[in-house]
Amino acid sequence: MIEERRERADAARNRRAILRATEDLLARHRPEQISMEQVAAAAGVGKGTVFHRFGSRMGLMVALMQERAYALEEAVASGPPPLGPGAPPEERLMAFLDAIVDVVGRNKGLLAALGHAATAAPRPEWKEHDEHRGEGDHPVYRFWHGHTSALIAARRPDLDGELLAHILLGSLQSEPVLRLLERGEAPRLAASLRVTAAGMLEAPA
Amino acid sequence: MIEERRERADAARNRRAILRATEDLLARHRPEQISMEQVAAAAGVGKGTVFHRFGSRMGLMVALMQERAYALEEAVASGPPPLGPGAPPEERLMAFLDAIVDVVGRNKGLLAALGHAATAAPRPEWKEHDEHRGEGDHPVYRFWHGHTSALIAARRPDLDGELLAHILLGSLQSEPVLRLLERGEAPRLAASLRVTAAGMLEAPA
DNA sequence: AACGTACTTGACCGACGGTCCAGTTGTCCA
DNA sequence: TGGACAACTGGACCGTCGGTCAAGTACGTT
Repeated sequence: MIEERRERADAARNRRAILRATEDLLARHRPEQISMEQVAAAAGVGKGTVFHRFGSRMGLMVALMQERAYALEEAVASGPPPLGPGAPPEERLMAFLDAIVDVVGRNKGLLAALGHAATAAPRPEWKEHDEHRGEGDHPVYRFWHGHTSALIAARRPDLDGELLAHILLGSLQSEPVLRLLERGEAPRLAASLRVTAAGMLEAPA
Repeated sequence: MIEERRERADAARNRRAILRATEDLLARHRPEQISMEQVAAAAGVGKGTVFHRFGSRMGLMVALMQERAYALEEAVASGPPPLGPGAPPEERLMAFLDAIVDVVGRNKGLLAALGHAATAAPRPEWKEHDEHRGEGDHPVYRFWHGHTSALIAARRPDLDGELLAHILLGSLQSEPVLRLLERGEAPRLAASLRVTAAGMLEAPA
């Protein structure tokens, strides 16, 4: 029924070029001063192409983030323990937090860009086409949150796992923490996150 | 020595009008679609006046936030326990977190606006005049973080109080949590924050 | 009343995110 | 091989926004 037409070769090439260029710029400049025109220029394509492929600034950032987080998603779903299935929940949670800190640490710029891309609604007559309303809505965050809250609930079904997961993950979006990461303090962050998570799981109510 | 010239009457009146207008708009619209021109119009002044008084969008938001958080600052510094001095650290921390959730809950829009105002560097030839580089830098956050981390350190000097405080407070800046607050779930958030904080303080390492 | 200065104003500027459509190019089928 | 169609492309263009500035206004002081 649903004809999934293959992507044209030039389109695929351009998409990769755009993604690469964005990566590059993100690595070299502050995210809020990277314009879509710059991205297009760096990728060697027209601005229209960028928007045709990714819809908006937010779309581009989300696509990039998704690419970056793919390996982790795989490892969690079907890799070896303790990240993958098989280990007890608390060990999986600790391993997962470590892994997330790693991903975030290697992509702080992108994370910041994600958060900064909430500039929507260019046309006032829009209604609900929000699509990407905020940094907490993209698929990557969804997966991270789902997994985290499931692991918490597995150990402590009496607690509000959903909210605790938001608290745990929310810290990774905060400016001061991002700045720490930029200074190479990832291990310090991972340690404190472990302490926090352990406190959640072990507290005897 | 330092002649503190009093603010002119019309200037003071205008500043209050601008602050009030911003409050108003913030209560009625999504923060990212409030422009400085709108603020000026709603306050009944010219756009130039707004910038003359507050320097930038960020400056305006910070000023407003400072006003809102002033009462809490007072209560902590010299109010009655458990918020003020006198109670044991863990009780003070719990009370403080409750109070912050309350303030944030009544100012979610402002918080979001704070986070969204990171659009800086209009002049490329700037160097370090950043002034307000991010949401984590304004005096209100500084105070919140300082107090929180001091209370943590008082109870658990062996832990990384600074970072744990960032984790605790960072959750209040995350989109999903802000959205929860918007749905009136402040008590739920307060409860989970208490659980998290308790876990930090009581974990026997 | 007169004066200096702080304050006010809105036209103006450069930049940005996003749109549009005329022109191009890959792909598929005969 | 060729032709036709849809998908893709580029960049001029649009509306808006944050912020600036120079000229005018009015407060407070003496």
